[in-house]
Amino acid sequence: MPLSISIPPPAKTITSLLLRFSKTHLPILTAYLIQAQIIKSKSNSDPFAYNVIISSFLASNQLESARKLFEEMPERNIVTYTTIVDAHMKCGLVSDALIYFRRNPFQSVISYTAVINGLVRNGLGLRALLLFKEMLCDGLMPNEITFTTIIRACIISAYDHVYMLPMGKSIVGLIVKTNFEKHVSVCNSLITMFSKMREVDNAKRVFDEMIVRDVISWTALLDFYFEVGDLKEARQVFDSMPERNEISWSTMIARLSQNDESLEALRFFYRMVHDGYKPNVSCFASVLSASASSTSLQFGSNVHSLVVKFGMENDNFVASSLIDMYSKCRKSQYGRQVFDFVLDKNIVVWNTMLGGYSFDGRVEDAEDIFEQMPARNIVSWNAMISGYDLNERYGKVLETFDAMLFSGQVPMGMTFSSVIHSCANLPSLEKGKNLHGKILKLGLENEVFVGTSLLDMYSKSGDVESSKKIFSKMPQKNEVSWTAMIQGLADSGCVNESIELFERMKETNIIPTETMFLSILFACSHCGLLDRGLHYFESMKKEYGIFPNERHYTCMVDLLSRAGLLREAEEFIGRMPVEPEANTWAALLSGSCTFRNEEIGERAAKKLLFRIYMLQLGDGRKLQR
DNA sequence: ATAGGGTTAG
Repeated sequence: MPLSISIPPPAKTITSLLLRFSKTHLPILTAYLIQAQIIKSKSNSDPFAYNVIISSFLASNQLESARKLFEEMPERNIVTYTTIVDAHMKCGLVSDALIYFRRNPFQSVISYTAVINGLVRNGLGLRALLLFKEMLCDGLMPNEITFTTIIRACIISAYDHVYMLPMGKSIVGLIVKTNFEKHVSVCNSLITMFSKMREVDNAKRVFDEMIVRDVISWTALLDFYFEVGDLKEARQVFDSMPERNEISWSTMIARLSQNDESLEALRFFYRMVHDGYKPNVSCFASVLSASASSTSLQFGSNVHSLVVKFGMENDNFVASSLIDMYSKCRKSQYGRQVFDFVLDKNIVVWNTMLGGYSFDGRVEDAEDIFEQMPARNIVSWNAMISGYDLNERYGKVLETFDAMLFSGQVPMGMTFSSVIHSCANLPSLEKGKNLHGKILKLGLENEVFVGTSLLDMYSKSGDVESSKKIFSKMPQKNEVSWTAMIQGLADSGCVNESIELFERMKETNIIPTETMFLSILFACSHCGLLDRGLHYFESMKKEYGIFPNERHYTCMVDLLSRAGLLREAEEFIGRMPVEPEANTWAALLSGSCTFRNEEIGERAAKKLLFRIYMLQLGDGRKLQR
């Protein structure tokens, strides 16, 4: 619809025209500009028409034009201020938004709600709560929208501040006092809040007491059951929901994928497509992540063809999920095809390809990507460094780390853990100590991965005392930290301490792993703790359901042989459900020598030689291929 | 009459 203006129309007509245009979503920015000129030339000071133009500018992402008009307009009203505050918040320009907010002489529930919501969206829950308090002090009554917003503020603050939980409670009190507990959207938000706070009874009670429920209430309940880990109930909710939307499906798929129910996630994804829904970007990301963790190339490439069918292969988010999936399936070359196809690659896509090549063992390709990428951030450097570390190129790790420092990029804890790991394997204690100093300077010593790699490095270079010091100072320890310390002690000959530490660990909520049992059995065999070793070996299966592998069996053979129980050791090998490794026979042979049992020794030696011969044959075949 | 703020997933 062309706009011809020969005679300037009256302001009222302009306004209605503008509104009609903005409703039909026509690209009429120029028209708006002409209108703006007309209004100005007529020296119209009514803010209304200006507000409409500002909104139109914002709808087409013209923040600068909106700002200019805001400053130029002769009069501003409360709507003008709220519009401009909200726009800045949506662009992440928090401090600008706050300046406009403070300039606003006429505050209302809406203007406060807008700024509070903006703060929440930008992750500033605490500041949002402070402004909410200010609003109450100004004597303004919150409404249902304010409450949904402020509940979100409590939720996002609860992640960092434990004391936010009572704040949530007092807001619930205010909601009840002001009779807003009957609003559907307020209840929906409350369900989410209680779910994140693990207040199972309250979350359920809010849902049960609702008189009217919408699809959001049901989706919130669905997510609540996933949040508390009740997958069965979650599925029941999904099946009995009176209505579902795209987000209900997304929730189901994302949550199943997170809970390692990859196949179920894929099933729901196909059901969703079959029911006629168009999966959005995050749906594809979840389902591809499920394909990646089940390393099912079949599923992954089926999803890929749906990506193509829905025309989403050019989306950066989807593309990086695809690249990641192919790399996890050890088909980074297919990931590369996806990569090459993306027209406007963002840094995440580049980093995913880099990490994908590293994971797939293609260091040279990773290097090429690293060289070619238009910009590097901390993730890129970390990916390259950990890629070298993963592929045992320890020298390159140190080289790249220096280049990183030279480029001015500040390393993170993650970076150090790769570099320290390389120092431990080179081994380069001098360099490692140097890095330890840097870590202390940057205040990164309290991170789990940093502490673990440091203690591992010290014990590997023979300084187990330093390892022990670091371990005892670590504020948080995970399974890997315990494994490293137990192993470090065992390998350094501090066998009893290693076993003691293992027992201490069992009192915490950490569950012993295969690797830990290996260290413990190794410790027992080297210390001649026959009964203990047998006890641990039995408890592996009985108490923890871990099936011993050939290396565990070797430790047991070693344990028996060192105790002189050669016949038992040989019988033990005969009962092994897995193929004995060369070391298994070597352990028996060594025991036979110690206790001068020629008969068993000869049999062990024959088996050992045969194993070695087979190994060489295997290697030979590998080399020919 | 027409312009401003919100809830469920990642």
